[in-house]
Amino acid sequence: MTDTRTKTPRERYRTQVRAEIKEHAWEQIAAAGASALSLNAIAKRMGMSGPALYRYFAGRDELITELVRDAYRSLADTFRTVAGAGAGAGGDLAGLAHALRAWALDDPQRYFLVFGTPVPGYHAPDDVTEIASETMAVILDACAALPSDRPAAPFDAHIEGHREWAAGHPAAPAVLRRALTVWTRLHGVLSLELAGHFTGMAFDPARLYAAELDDLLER
Amino acid sequence: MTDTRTKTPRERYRTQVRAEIKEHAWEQIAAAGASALSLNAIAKRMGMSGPALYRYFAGRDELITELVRDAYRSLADTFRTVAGAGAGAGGDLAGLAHALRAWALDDPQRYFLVFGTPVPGYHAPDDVTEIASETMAVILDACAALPSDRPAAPFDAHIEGHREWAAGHPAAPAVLRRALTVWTRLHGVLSLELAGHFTGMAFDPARLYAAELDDLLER
DNA sequence: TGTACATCAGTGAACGCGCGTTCACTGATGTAC
DNA sequence: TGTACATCAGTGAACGCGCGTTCACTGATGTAC
Repeated sequence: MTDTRTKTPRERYRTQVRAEIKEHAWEQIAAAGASALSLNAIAKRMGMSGPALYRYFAGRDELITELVRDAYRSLADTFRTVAGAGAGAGGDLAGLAHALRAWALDDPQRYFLVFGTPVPGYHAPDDVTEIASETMAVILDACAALPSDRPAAPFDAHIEGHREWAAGHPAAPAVLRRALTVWTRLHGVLSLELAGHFTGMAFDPARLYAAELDDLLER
Repeated sequence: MTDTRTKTPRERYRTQVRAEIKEHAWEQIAAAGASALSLNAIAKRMGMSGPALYRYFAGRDELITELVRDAYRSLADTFRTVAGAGAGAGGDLAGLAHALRAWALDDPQRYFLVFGTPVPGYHAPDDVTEIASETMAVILDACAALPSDRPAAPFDAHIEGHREWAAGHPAAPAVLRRALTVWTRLHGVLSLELAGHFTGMAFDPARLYAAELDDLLER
């Protein structure tokens, strides 16, 4: 990493082409899913020959890793922006939930890349778990700000003993539980909606999502 | 369909080989996911040449269709068996929930084939929605048997106007809502667990699942 | 029971395809004196 | 400012692979008289 602080034109060009490759990769993923990602196909669409991409990525795996990282990063940034706006109390959690849904609908395949069926031969790099815990921290904050008149559940005792994932967040067990259920319940509705499991049923998924959010806010 | 009622030896052999092909297909899916399913690879494992499989399936798509159908069928059968045992009231729903989890853990890729990220180029046949609504009917029955002291939600009015998916089941809106949340909440926990999103966190997913079930039973 | 015929499972060769990846090379862009 | 050199983006050919699928064919199994 010989960093000369000021970017040379070549460096500028490199990062630009890298970004363009990733854009085409996202388009391809949006069209046919992550398992259909092909370096040659991307190169063809960019009007380049296949091997040219190896100047920018060591191989297919590194490209996917980069995309996964970007997806997590994007969600974490979205969350931090919403949390930074600071509506306070229930407003925060509601804002996060709506931001999550908007983020998911904006690019369903990106959502699936992060939260969906694992990509067959691929294993995520370590640092994404760090970014993931960033998003969890934001949810924890929002949950901690809510009035906690929930009745204690048997699960509270268990989660109290396994709170390492909260990364030192000083939250009561009931808050940890609420944060987890926020995650699983919103994901439950979202993933089924994005996978098309509600298409046969005529109701509006947004309203079911809102109903689940209400339930999470009220108790 | 010239049906001679009694099975000829050839018919017997055909159905047996078909079943064996499907078994190998499931093994392959369990190992690398549905998008990696390959007819040639199956043939090789069976000690046959690739084209031989075309005696039994018109092509890759027909095989996948058959597997999807079998998966739905299997879940519907599991549900009906549990419901048939008839524990009554909350016991039914609890039994269904545990059966669902066992069914999912038994073969995660089968669960993903049904409820996970849609297989890229593939579109499910029509009759699976029928089988899917069979499983929903069982859930609806179990929910209808529960005491319904839940407060009305805004969503109830909406779902009342879109109850076609319940296939004529005479359930109150609150029951329809409960059935939907049973589905989405259990799926929320299960899919994240199967995708490995809890592995970093030390808590026991089974307990979170149980906690969600308790919440669904209590109100 | 025995023979002639029809059915059908399975083979091997072949087609065209796209994939990831390597390699030696060309030509343009930037750098040093 | 001008020239010699180094850097590096991109090409085209090639490798080996596995895929789905077709086709003409062989050989075994079942059927009809």
